[in-house]
This record gives sequence, structure tokens and C-alpha cells, in this order.
Amino acid sequence: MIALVDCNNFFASCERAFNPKLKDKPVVILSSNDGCVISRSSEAKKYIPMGAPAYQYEEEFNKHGIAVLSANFTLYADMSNRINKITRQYVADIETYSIDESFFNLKGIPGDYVERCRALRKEVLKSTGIPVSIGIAPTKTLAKICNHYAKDNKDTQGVFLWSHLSNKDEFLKKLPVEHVWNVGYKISKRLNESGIYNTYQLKTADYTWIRKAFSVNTLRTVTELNEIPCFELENSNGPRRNIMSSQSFGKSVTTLNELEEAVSTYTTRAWDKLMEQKSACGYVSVGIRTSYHKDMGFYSNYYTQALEVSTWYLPDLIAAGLKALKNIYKPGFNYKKASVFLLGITARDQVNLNLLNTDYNYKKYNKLMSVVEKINNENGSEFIKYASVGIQKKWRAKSEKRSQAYTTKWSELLTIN
DNA sequence: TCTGGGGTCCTAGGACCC
DNA sequence: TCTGGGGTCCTAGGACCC
Repeated sequence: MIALVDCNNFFASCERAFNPKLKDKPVVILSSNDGCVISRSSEAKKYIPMGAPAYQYEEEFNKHGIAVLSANFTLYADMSNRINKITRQYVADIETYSIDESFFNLKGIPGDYVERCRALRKEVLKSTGIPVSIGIAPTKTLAKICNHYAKDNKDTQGVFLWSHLSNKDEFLKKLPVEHVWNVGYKISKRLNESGIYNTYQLKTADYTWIRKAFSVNTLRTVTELNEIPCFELENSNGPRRNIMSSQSFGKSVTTLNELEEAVSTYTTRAWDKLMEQKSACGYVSVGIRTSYHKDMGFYSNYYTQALEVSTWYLPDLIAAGLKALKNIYKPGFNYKKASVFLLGITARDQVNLNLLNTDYNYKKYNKLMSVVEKINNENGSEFIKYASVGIQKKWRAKSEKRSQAYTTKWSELLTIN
């Protein structure tokens, strides 16, 4: 049996855990640059749709006394780790699926599954203040469905087991296909065109036809609806295969110079993650684009620059990023966003050496990078940095209503008067 | 003035091998 | 006029997730 534990309104709940004034009040959390709504407390859901652009909803915010906060990802990541730690005390086999969700295996867990999960839920709430819901089923896809059921039905006390459904087929008939995990906008549209609207129809669809008309993943989803597991629990502790750092600017950027600062900065952020998982990368890819909404003309492009040798030496990554940027930069546009991807990620002892560049000094570079990483870990990111990241950073994203780093900075600890 | 920032996996097609 | 049968690896792009 697979269980899915999912935090309710996670970002909004994190803010509430540290700010009692937000209790029972509608709360929304905004994306970076305070652009659009990415999390809502249950009270706010009545008034504000997911993804709503904040500037269009100012009136609603005021009318309903909605507390509006900028996203504080440092806080959310820390809370997520705490919840994971508690979960690990209950079960061994865990896959951290996202910042607010984990799958775990209940096989071999003694006692009643539902009681066990209720105890976990209670413990998480008591220790962190975050309410969670748990769905339990033979497959991940069904566990997702049970999780939603637990969230929507108070009488479940936050935990729901698939086999407790009295009439599963009737239940699935009322569930639109687009609510099924891994059935998104495109696939549900195509399913609808073939007359498949509800999840019971999807469950009983012809396997051969599904495989032919869609991908193997959709077949897996259908199989999982039939209680046969196809998506295994994955090892979420492994290294990332891609690393990305991307952010829109607080103001429009026109000059190459400012874009270079941003690309250098984002490359450094991505490098932080590369160092943390002790990997090397083979390619640096850079993307830039204008706003979708401006009349000034739309431009979007990216370029992937191969490194001569796979490395984790930051100056080489930045140089590659800047080279890629020069390939795609066109003057005369108002740029709104830059992205940096690190691709071709491998373990450091598995990098392919370059036949023509045999004297790449890994030893020396490794030493230098480790020192930089250590100093920044102790003193804060960008304590030591390459000059190309810039100092003024006028393009920096806005985040005007961000709460304190309650749990990760000594200077911002919660004080109680 | 203003619309996020991350990730994963799969597939088709091209380039190449013998 | 005719030009095999079998592979691998890589990349771009598309679909999905939160």
C-alpha cells in the first residue's frame, strides 16, 4: 500500500504557523516579483482563483480583508524538511515528491494503516503547525485520488483509505479525467474528444488503444486506476539531472550589461545547487525573453553552450553562460526574464575528459570551489562572488511583502512579546 | 506597471555505426 | 534501375507535475 501525505495550502499554512494573526483569516501568497497568486488559505479560495495576477485582484484583496504575502521559499523549504523528518520516524521507505508532498510505502508497517497515518498527521500538526492530508491506496495514482478525498471531506479526519470506498466505480464516474494525476490539459482534451469524460471510463478504456493514441505514461496511469502499480516509489535523494535558475526581473532590462549581471547571478545560484549535490555539468544553457504583454515586440530565445570539459568550476560556467547570452542577445527589446540551465550533469568522478585539453586542473579548481562554498555557507550566499554578478542589480525581483526567515536566520528569529 | 520557478519522463527524428 | 537490416546515442520538443 502506498500513502501520499500532502500539506494543506502549504505556503499559506507555513505563514500562519508563525503569525497567529493570520489564523482563520484569508491568506494568499504571491510568486516572485509579487506577480500572481501561488497559494491560498481555504478562506481565500472562495474569492481568488489559483494563478490570479495580483494587480487584477487588489480590490478583492481589500474587500475581503485578505492578507497578501510575498513567497518566502527559504521558510517553506525548512518547514518541508521538518515534516519529512517526522514522517521518517513513522515509515522508512519515503519518496519526497515535491516541497509539500511525499509518497511512502506502508508495507510491513504494523497495525491499522488509517490509525497509523492519523497519528502521523497529529504529530506533524503538533510539531510544525502544518495540517496535512493522507491518502492510502494500492497505487500512487489512486493514493492521489484518496488524498483529495481526505482533503475535501472533514469526516475522514484527514486520512482516507481506498478500500473504504463503498462503491468505487460510482465514485470514479463522478471524477472528471482531468482530475487524475498525470492527465493534464492536452490529454484530457483528447480523451474528451474520444468520448471519455470520467475516470471510470478511463479506467475501463482499451489498453491497446490507450497505448497507441497516447504515450506509455498514460497507459501506466490507466493501469494504476485498475489497482496495478506502475509508478514505483522513487529514490528522491538522488542527484538532480537538471539544474535551473530562472527569475523575472523587477524592471524591464534593455542592456547587455544588465543581462550579463543577471546571467552571472543565476549561474552562481545554479552552481550552489551543483556544489550541494557534488556534481559536474557539461553544458550551460541560457534563455532570455521579453514580457508577453508588451507592445514593444516579443522576443524569446535560448542557446546551449557546451563546456570544453565537464566541470563545477564556477568561472568556466559563468564564461559559458555569458558566451551563450551573446549568441542570443538582440538590442532594442525590453527583457523581462533570464534563465540558466545546467545540463549534462554527472558525478564528478565520471566526467569525460577532453582529448585536446588534458591538463584541465581539476585538483586546483576543486580546492578553490570548496573554499568558496564553505565561506558562503558560513556567511551567506554571495559573501564571496565573481564581479560579473554585479553590485547594484537594479533588475532584481521585487518581493515587498515577504515574512521573516523565522527558522533559518539568527537575526530574524521569531520574538514573542 | 503588472502573468512563478522549479522539475520529471517520453518520443520522434537525425546522425552515426557495421 | 537499383540501393539491407540491424542497431546506438543525442537532441529538441512536448507532455506532465507542484
